Amino acid sequence: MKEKIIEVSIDLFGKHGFTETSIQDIVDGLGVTKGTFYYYFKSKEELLMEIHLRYIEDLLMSQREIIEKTKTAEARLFDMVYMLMKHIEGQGQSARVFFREMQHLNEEHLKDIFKKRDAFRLNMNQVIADGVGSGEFREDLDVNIVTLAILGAVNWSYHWFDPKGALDEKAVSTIYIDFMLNGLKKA
Amino acid sequence: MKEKIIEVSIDLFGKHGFTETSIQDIVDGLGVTKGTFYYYFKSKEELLMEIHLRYIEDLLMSQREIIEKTKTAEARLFDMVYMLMKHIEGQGQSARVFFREMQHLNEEHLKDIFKKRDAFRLNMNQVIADGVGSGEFREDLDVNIVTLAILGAVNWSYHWFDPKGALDEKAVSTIYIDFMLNGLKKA
Amino acid sequence: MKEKIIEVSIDLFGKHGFTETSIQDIVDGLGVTKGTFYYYFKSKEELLMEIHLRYIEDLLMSQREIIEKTKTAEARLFDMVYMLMKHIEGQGQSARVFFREMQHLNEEHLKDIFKKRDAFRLNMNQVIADGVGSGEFREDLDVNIVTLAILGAVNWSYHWFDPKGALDEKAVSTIYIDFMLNGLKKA
Amino acid sequence: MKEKIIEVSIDLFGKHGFTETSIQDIVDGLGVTKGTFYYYFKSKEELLMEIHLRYIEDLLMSQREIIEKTKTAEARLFDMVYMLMKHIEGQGQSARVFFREMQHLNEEHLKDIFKKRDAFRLNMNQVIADGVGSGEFREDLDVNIVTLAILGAVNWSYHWFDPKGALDEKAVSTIYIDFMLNGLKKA
DNA sequence: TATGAATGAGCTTTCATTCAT
DNA sequence: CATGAATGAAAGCTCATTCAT
Repeated sequence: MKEKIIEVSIDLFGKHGFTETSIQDIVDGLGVTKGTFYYYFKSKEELLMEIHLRYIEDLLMSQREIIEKTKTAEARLFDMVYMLMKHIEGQGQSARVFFREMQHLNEEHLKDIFKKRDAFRLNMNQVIADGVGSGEFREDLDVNIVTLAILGAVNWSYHWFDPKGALDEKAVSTIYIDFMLNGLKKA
Repeated sequence: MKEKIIEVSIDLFGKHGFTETSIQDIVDGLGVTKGTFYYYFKSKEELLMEIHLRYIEDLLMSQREIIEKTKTAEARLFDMVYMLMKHIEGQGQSARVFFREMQHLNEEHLKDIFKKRDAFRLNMNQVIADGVGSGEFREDLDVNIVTLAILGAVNWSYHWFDPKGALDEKAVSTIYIDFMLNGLKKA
Repeated sequence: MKEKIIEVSIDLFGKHGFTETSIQDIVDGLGVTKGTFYYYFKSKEELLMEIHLRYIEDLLMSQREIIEKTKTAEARLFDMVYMLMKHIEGQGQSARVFFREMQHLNEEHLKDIFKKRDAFRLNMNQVIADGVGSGEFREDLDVNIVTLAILGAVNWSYHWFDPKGALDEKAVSTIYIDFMLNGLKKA
Repeated sequence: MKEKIIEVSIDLFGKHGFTETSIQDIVDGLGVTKGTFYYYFKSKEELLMEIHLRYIEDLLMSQREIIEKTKTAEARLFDMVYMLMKHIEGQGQSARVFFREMQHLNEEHLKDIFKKRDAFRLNMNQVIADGVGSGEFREDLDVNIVTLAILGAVNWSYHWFDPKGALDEKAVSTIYIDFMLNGLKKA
């Protein structure tokens, strides 16, 4: 039941927004009553936190796996971009909720999510710094800014990426990486 | 008074979110009463639309100016990125509201804003396509995707850019453009 | 201007109801502003009172004229019914407002209107009582109740009478009187 | 609770009018809160509709019973007039609300009520037409107009009928019928 | 586990009215 | 005469939350 509540909520939050979705909407979608909701969650905000936690922890785990499996900075970077796009493709509503509704978490929860989100970014930062160290990547670029640019480009995709569109997440990732590694300019 | 209401609202919407800000909060900040608000705006949503319109139309105008003033694709691209960053630096709360609260517009207004936002993107698209045509840019990259990547990276900045941080908007723009034009990879 | 305000108000009150019509609606219909309204009327209620007064005083005057002009009870009765129907035909919205929105007058005004409305009824009562006295009408019917029945039947017509319908106010009045004088039963 | 809300509302709507009665007034009279009201009714208008439906459906049912029980047109007519008066006597506030506040229903609901109200009228129409057919009633009177006159006279009674007055509903009905069947004129 | 009745605080919005200009 | 900005009180309604059963 808890799983079902989360599932329906992600869908509704993604489609209509956190504030626009009432507890009533959620339980109506499940054929239960509000009491049931409050048996599983202390509050609406707690449910939102659970959704956020699952999303970011899933990302962090996938990131750890990538770092274990691949070795070169380029390979790691590609895998991370691809992994992020796969999340947007396969759990688009979750991504929408994660990126868009974060502001509705309470201060404490927000701090927690920020910490994890920052950890993810710093891991990526490290990958790029390693690439600079190993001679794969240029050393005259600000690593922090570049990391933020890459993450920005990829995360922003939840705004427009359409699983049913002409290009799938693999194709988009490949173009992203090509663009980011080699640049737009003609050699 | 209308200007003052918009000003205060941008600030409050940016800080606490559209839904979290009540009309009461807005008028309290101005020392007037709710009736006054409704003398100037038909609804809260109309106010939000006005904020959105001003932001996107300002961007479109600046974009037109850039296209008139500069000629090479590279120069145009730099100016547009810099211009977007300057907006985020100088009107950070407006950017926050524009990118984050758009969902609270009604269907009709949303369509209008989408049209203008798409126009902005297509103009950028054209700049890059022109660069490809003139031989400045690579022809083996999907122009649409690259445009979206660039816009994603820049727009995302509103999440983290701090006017009081170590790097100002000019410095960030310069790194962005260097990264985007030349790529991360060592030549 | 005052006349124009009253005219427009009767129309709007009749069409949408007193409470549903705002001062704004009234002045919009005239192309002036609210200040103008309050220059001519102390309050919305005062305007309503003026409309009521004009209607009932017009009825009372017409009633007096009938009593002066005609002599037999039957003639007077016919003329009064016909006169009421003519008011409903020619000033339908006024009738609607008078019969339907009376409750929105304040206590004092209501008392005044009640007094005049009662005067009208008592005059009709007297006509019938005179008819009984002169032998024109039956003496075994309660005059008060019969008066109320006649007024009820006629006043109620504002609910359904359509000036563009098959029967005009004269035809309806004639049927009314025939029915009321001679009854429904076959002799 | 729903019943209690309806009961109190009829009383308040009858006494002060639909628009003049706030949800707060209703729930104050019951010692509950506004939330409770909206647990049972989607809107104030829905409550009004429920009141109207109950009234007219009660009338229609009573009318059907009369047609089943009695056979002559005269008996049916008397029973219907008496029944209407009994409703005004016993549920005076309901009658007041039904006849006076109908305009506050929304279009769709209004159409529904109009249909039922018209059905009631047409049934009465039929009774009179039958009386004409059977030779009980005159054939030289417009049946539609006579029906409207009778209904007008009876319905109007809600304006003045006082259960504590000198004449009870039976007495009034008897006078009404005598007047309507035999007319005012001396034979 | 689950229900459903009830709460209470807060929300957006309306509107008659005032008044300086 | 007329305007237009501003008020303030109240309205209908929503909704997260509680709790006895």
